[in-house]
Amino acid sequence: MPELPEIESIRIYLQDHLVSKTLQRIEILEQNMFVGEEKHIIHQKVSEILRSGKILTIKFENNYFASFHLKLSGQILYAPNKDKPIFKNPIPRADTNKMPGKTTRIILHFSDNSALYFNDMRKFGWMKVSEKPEVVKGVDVLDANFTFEYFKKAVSNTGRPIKVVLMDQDKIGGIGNIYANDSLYLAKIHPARKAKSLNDAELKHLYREILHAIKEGLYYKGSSAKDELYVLPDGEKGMYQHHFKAYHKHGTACINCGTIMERMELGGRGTFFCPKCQKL
DNA sequence: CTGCGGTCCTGAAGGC
DNA sequence: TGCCTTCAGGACCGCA
Repeated sequence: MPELPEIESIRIYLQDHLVSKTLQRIEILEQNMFVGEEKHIIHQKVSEILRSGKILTIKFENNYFASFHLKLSGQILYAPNKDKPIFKNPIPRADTNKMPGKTTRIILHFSDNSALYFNDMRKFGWMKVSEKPEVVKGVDVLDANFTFEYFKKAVSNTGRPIKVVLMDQDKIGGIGNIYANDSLYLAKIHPARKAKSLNDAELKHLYREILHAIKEGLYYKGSSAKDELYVLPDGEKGMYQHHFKAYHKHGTACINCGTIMERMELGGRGTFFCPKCQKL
């Protein structure tokens, strides 16, 4: 899933490749995925690429913004020359290394003949044009305001399972299923523990491991596992899938103790843990 | 506040 | 071989 490390990897890539380009026109192939008015950003120059949680935003020089949410299956691809938009590898599910592909929903054409393709197999994602960037309510994990004090306050007053709370974007911005499972594994905390039952030492440990997992994900430029569609804007895959600690590890031996990892459901989502290392 | 189920959508996987 | 059903899953919404 595209989570903080995946979106941040895209942001960094676009910050290096898209800034100062002028948007020429927008081609909307899936009307339901687009909100706002094109006219606010047409002929405007890109000034900066922003991110809030899992939301990616292109800022334009006239202070209008185009925000994107990739949800489950979104991809952002960038072809420096759209006359030969050949990516290094076939793009997952787009079944081609040329764009547009059959999952391309919106295309941003730039005046230097480059193009940005917003692909989304499942059509859950969206693009919004507005005078403010879209932001998550919770504090972003990489924000300076994401302190231990904030984390403790945001998390420890609820009886919901800690894993569900970690993924609550109104509390913490950017954590999805992969990094929630891996941080809890690293912190040796069972995902079903009631959040308010965690003591100070456990909360501190978990806080550290969240930063650890997110930063490791970012170091590997995100996760592009078999069933995931995420790739960088040039079509390159992330490598964090080779470093999963718990996510999708059910049925395999725990890398710490050798016990067979298990799967359960929490909040309707697949949850992966070691029954020995992560005691209830 | 909390949880639960439905909704959006499509390809993969499983059953027969 | 091929049709049909089921499932996953981020965010949101209505309901109990």
